[in-house]
Amino acid sequence: MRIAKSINMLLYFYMATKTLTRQTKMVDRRPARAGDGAPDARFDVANRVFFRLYQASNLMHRTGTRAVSDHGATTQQWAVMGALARPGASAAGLSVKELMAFLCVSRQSLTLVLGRVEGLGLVERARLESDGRVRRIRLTALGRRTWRAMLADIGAYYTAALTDFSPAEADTLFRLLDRLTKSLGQM
Amino acid sequence: MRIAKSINMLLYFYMATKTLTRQTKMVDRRPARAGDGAPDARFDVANRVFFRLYQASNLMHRTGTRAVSDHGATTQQWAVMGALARPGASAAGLSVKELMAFLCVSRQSLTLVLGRVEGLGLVERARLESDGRVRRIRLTALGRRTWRAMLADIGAYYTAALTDFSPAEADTLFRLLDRLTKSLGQM
DNA sequence: CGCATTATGGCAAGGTATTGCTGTATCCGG
DNA sequence: CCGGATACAGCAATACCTTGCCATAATGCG
Repeated sequence: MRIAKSINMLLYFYMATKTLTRQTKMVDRRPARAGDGAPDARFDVANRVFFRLYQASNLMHRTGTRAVSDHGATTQQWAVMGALARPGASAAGLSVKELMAFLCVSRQSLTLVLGRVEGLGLVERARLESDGRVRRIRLTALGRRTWRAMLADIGAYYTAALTDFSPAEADTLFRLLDRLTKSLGQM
Repeated sequence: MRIAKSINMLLYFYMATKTLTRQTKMVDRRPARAGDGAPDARFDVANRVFFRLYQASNLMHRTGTRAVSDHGATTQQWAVMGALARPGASAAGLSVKELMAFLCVSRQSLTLVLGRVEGLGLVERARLESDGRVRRIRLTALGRRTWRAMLADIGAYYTAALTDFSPAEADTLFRLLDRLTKSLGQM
């Protein structure tokens, strides 16, 4: 059964990848058998979803970092600063653990990014008085100013990236990505 | 005008990030004003789209690499091997330039991954006879066997990740991500 | 034919993702 | 009170993302 499944999968991957070859050229084309519910078609579509996620993420970091490069920031620093700029976070700050959960990154990855933005004077890390293990991360005054200055470039980037999307489409994309994030977060 | 736009944006970012704070807890909640077409609501939704893209990508790499870890592979190696296993690519191989375009990664990033999988004996790199600058990248026999063995784990991963998605939803997600990838690829 | 320009791929440097492990702080039960 | 278990954050190692730059190969024009 497992062997038959693998062979079956391989056969349909053959057909899927043939379609993917065409997708490489960014030709707008419907998948051959969308919505028929057969397990093999599901593999096919899933493969495309995850491959596009990979591609889109690579391009987001490349283009997004360019968009905020005048501020000397990267997309990851943008995400950290955005999280800290929220009104619920700006006064009390956030712990490393809270930021990790919010950004879906590992502690060590976050520690590196925080080290960088702290070095740039954009955030401060202070030991919490009530618990000596915890670090409270907050934007500095420079960080807040930098963040505000970044918002115009961020807005321009969003406009350019989603120029062909209707509001309903952008909302659908958000909602589907939200559900995917939840699902992956539980695996 | 630009200043007014920035202040306007900041005000609505305030409201958006308040919603994002709730989203952190993965509570399923509709955006407050989806679809009304106002520029500030667009910033709001765009912000969520890109943040979810960031989160989903982080989790995909984390969970996906675990899914293929028995084969000693990472998600990026999976993507490279998948590209090379396609029938259009398997005999003649692909050049570095073709792989770069397909995966939406930089040459240097790809060179690193290729170096790794070549070291594992999964791919071979040969100079093309007709053009001495070009490298032809192909799966080895071991690479092909490893790829086939990986497909069962890949299928199981897809099933787990998209278990709550209908075929139509998965297809919609693919199509929207496809359009986003195209858009970002042109920026 | 020769030279300037363009194309291809890889080294170098820097930033960010993961897991494994460790030191310090806190909590809870005996 | 004390010790074992748990929580928090950061160092170490590895893998992958970017841009800048360079050596070699190929092309096109005068």
